[in-house]
Amino acid sequence: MQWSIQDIARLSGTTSRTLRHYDDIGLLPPTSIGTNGYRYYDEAALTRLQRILMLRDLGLALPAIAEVLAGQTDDARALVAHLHWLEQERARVERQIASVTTTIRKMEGGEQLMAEEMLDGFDHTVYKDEVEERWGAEAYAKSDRWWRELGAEGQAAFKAEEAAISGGLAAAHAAGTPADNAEVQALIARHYAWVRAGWGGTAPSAEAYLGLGDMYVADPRFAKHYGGPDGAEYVREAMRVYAASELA
Amino acid sequence: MQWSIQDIARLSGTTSRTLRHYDDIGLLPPTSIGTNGYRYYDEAALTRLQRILMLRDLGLALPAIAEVLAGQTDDARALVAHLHWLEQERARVERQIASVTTTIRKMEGGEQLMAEEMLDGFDHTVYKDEVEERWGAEAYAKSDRWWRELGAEGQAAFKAEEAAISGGLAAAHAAGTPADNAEVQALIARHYAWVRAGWGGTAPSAEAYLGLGDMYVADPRFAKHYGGPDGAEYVREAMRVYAASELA
DNA sequence: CTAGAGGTTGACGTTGCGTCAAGGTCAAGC
DNA sequence: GCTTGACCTTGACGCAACGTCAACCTCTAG
Repeated sequence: MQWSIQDIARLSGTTSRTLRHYDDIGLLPPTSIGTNGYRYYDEAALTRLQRILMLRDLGLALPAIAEVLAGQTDDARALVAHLHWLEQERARVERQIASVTTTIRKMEGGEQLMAEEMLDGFDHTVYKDEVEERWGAEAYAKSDRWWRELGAEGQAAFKAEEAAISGGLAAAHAAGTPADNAEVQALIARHYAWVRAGWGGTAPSAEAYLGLGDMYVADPRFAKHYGGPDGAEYVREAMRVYAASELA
Repeated sequence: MQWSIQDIARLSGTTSRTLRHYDDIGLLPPTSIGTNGYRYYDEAALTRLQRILMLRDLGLALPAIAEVLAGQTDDARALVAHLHWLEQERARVERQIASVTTTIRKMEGGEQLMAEEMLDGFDHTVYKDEVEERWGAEAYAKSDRWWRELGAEGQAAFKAEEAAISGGLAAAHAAGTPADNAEVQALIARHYAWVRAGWGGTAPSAEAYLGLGDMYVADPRFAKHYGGPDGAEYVREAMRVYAASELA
């Protein structure tokens, strides 16, 4: 069985340009090339491509992937090395966050700005009453327990994930990106996963998820967090699209 | 008061290439340009440069810095925006760390490997953390690229050279040869050349080289490699002598 | 036969400079 | 006046991993 470049691009969820690039750098030459110059790939190539994409998604650089595929480097060893690099990256980013935060704090008006734009909306105990009212005291207790067990690092990651999502949504909204845009929906997918994590792993039903969207619009604290009423409505709309297509 | 490009490069701790680049992109045009085409800068330019470098160190992109300096964007607001971006970065890195860790754990032997933390004193990735911590992730990336480009043969030669040097030093230490002995110093000269090669040809300064010696003593992995704490101290002492006489 | 979908090979853009290359300028010593 | 060496200039490539035209050929269905 042979496939054209577009075929495997679709099968593997990448683009033909990427495949051409991989051919150029010798990472994935096509199985055969027609007299017309067309690239054709077989199952073996597809398998190889899938390994490449998996490693790429883990963040490995293409030359490192090439080594692993060539058998020069052991998979596990390459990943452990990569893990070290990632940890260094995290440390670097965290150091920068610390210095930027310090700098902002030292500037007049900076503290104010920071507080307005990001810090509130984040003490999870603020939501205690709403959670209990909507989903019961038991639900809150469970969520609270889960939160404490996360540990400082897990909590930071959880907050950071939310910051990333809402930041991305705010940018999309500002850019006028439609709510059903693929990237926006990818952010919503992350948001859904984030909410589910906050629910202790229980997947929210479409109804519950939509209710959350309504709350974002209705509650000024949430609305503000998503960049005002407009932003919150935008997020709700994106959540609606997601629920309709993914949670039906 | 006017300074040449090299002068302010030194005064501000950057390079003339960077200054030319800032001129090219209009971020920092020189105060005046001589009939010979030379760039000259005054105190105002120096001040502006220092603000640029401060913001750059906080991680802001050059166009963002340009906006701040042009007064188009408020400093605090730009930093808050940058903080958002940094948090997204952290979230991204944390997600990758999570998936890489999971992947390693699912592989046979992976867990083991991770636990061992790569004790083999000769996988060059062992040096990764030290390199990144002391000289930055970029320095490591460069070194890593160089390493891969060496090819299997070059890598073997590199390892062999190190083995020869450390073997020779261990023997000298065991024999009670003083650290300032000529043969020992010849070995250190080879060691220095070896380090420089690992640096992609950049000659380490006396300070950097001495820091490396300290690291050998402080880090048990290195110490072990040089035959325990005593051996590492011996090597450091020999490096000190070398630095004093050759790198002064 | 024609339209439209899909294929090809360039080649530029992205980020912030490092690193040659080829060649002019300037101050100092002979 | 000449040489030397330090310093200056303007290009231009390199890096990571493709996205995005551009210009042009090929295949397939109606």
